[in-house]
Amino acid sequence: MALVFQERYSCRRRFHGPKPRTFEPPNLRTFPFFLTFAIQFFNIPGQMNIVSIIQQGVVQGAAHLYQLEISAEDFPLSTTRKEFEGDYTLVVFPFTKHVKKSPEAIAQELGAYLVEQVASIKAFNVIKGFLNLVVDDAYWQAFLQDIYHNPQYGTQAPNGRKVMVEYCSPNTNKPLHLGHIRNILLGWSVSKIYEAAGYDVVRVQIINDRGIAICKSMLAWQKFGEGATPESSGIKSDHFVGDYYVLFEKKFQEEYKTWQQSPEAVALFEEKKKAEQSAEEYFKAYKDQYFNLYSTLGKQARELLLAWEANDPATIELWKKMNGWVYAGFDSTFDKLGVRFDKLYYESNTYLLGRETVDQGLNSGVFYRLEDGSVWIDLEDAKLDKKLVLRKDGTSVYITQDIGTAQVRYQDFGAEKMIYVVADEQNYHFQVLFEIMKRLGEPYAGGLYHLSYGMVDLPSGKMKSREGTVVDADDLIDEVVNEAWENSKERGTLADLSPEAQQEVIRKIGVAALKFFIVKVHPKKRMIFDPKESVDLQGQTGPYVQNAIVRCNSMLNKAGNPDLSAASDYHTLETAEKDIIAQLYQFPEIIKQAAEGYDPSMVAMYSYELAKAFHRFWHDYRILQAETEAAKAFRIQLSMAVRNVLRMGLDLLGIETPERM
RNA sequence: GGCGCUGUAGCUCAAUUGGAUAGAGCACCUGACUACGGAUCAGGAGGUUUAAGGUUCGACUCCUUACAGCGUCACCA
Repeated sequence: MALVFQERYSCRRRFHGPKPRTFEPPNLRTFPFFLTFAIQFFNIPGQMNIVSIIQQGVVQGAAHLYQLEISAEDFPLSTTRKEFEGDYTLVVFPFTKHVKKSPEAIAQELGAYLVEQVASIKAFNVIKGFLNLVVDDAYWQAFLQDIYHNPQYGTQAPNGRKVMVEYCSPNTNKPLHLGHIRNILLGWSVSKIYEAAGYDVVRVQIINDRGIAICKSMLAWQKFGEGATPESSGIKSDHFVGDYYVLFEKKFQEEYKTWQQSPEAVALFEEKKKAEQSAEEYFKAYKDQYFNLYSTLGKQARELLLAWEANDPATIELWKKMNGWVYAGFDSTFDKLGVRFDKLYYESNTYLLGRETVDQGLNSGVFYRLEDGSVWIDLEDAKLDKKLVLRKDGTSVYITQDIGTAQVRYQDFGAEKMIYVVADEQNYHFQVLFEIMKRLGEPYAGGLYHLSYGMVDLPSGKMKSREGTVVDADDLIDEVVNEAWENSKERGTLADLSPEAQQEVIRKIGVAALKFFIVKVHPKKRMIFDPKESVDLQGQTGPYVQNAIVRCNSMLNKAGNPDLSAASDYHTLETAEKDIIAQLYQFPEIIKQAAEGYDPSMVAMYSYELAKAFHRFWHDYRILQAETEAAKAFRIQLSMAVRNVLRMGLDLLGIETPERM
């Protein structure tokens, strides 16, 4: 019997290897083109995208001045750094390869050409090989007019393409922990970002509801539970089941300790020990074998597993009952985090999938069979080794199931892209899986992507459940919300609200703090989660961004329903105003890049920067008491646009904003 | 050992995918606001980007070699 009793992965399934691009050449290539198109034609009605205008101008300038045929991809155009004057910067060094002039001279000539030929470019300056272009205020003015009343600004029209996101994917033997929180937040956020990019998104998870782990919890409850239920004990139901899992481990350790004193164990140690090895070390390494060979508890747990596989009614009933408790507990945590799923896949239904595909693959020569009956695939030419896909007894392994599950999902939804949000320990697994799907000729194989994320460490060191330092998801959420309470009480600004309303506000703030802290870090990087710092509501935090929105709200409420027609008479923009509009302008591009790079942290950092610019503006300028009616109307429009974009940005991170705070 | 990831201010993170003087936040100093819209704003200090080579107009970014931390290399999931 091939059963192993470690549980190294508390949640399912990270990346690297060849660069992400090599995984999906067809999609990534067409993607940016589509979005560029969309930005031009859906988002900014009435006028052309300024970047395209400049690019066209440069292409024409190169042709006119130097008889060069170039395209927009041949030269870099970036936003101007804030220490220089200008809005967009053209790096002219690439031109020196074709034009025998100094970079400065080329920049001067191109700059003069652009100012003369392109209406929206007002001025230019040249520093070394950098051509800084100043966009006319009228352009920004008109742009703001177009977007300020549109709460959907930044999102793309539906493109009819479908993407599936798998995230969370827990085991049912214990509650969710900090690692799941990062997984859930990334998965949810990426799914929202893809929706904003125009995709039809299906959210799924695969739940590991079978196997030896859940049998351990079942056995412990049978033997020691005395009929207790989550209701009778008052414990949150997934924690209730998790407690029995822990209890099983405790009883097993006791049993093991006792056994180690037995003559049988002593003899074994004396015979098999390596030089210099202590009894403690030896038995630590021997634990799994003891479980399989000698342990009474181990034997009973395996019997439960066999009974489950044989569809024994009593066992199935117990299994359903305990899993039901776990699901109820998970659901409440998902609610607290504000996430949901369109479909759940259960391993109890999928663990037999994939075998037929392997049979077909044997015929087509993708796989091969050894004399002992086991089936393999040789991926050495892809630097991935040989990998087993069926055991010699014909049963399937982890990856077989994933092969079958991918196929079933494609039948279910027909998504051209499938994103697996899984920790980076499983990079190799997904490389192998995707390579297999490619060789099987699956039509969606190019659209498979592993969104791999790094482990979350605590300041005290690596998070490990064995040492009991694992941070429970529910505890963590409560802690952050409590901290938000303390902050709010000190401030006293919510005192006139009902307790329920206060609680709702505080919950939104606390959850925002937690989410923003985690999601602002690039997924791939291992990160340190400091509970104390996360609940510090200063600095690069969710509440800071929320506060910018709340400020807009209170100001706009006060303004009532003002006549904004004077805004178009406001002609000379303050630098602070123009900077904010230029930032607003970038939003669709940020969404596009975040989707392309599967990276919510870009949206988080963008939102923070915009909020910061707005806070500064707010401090430096009057809005409702502006000098002129035109300035007032214009600034109200600006605030509305900022509020819309910040709301959307936070929404893409799964963060809600209260009306006040 | 093979394959892979990571290494940036005291700490937590950025850097428009090869562009200008490497930027933010926290913490630490200094300042603004009788609180109006106060969970706000401004300034200072803090760096040989782990090290050494290489590629070029230009390197945190690409290549090579070290060093350090981590992951993975199951007929487990």
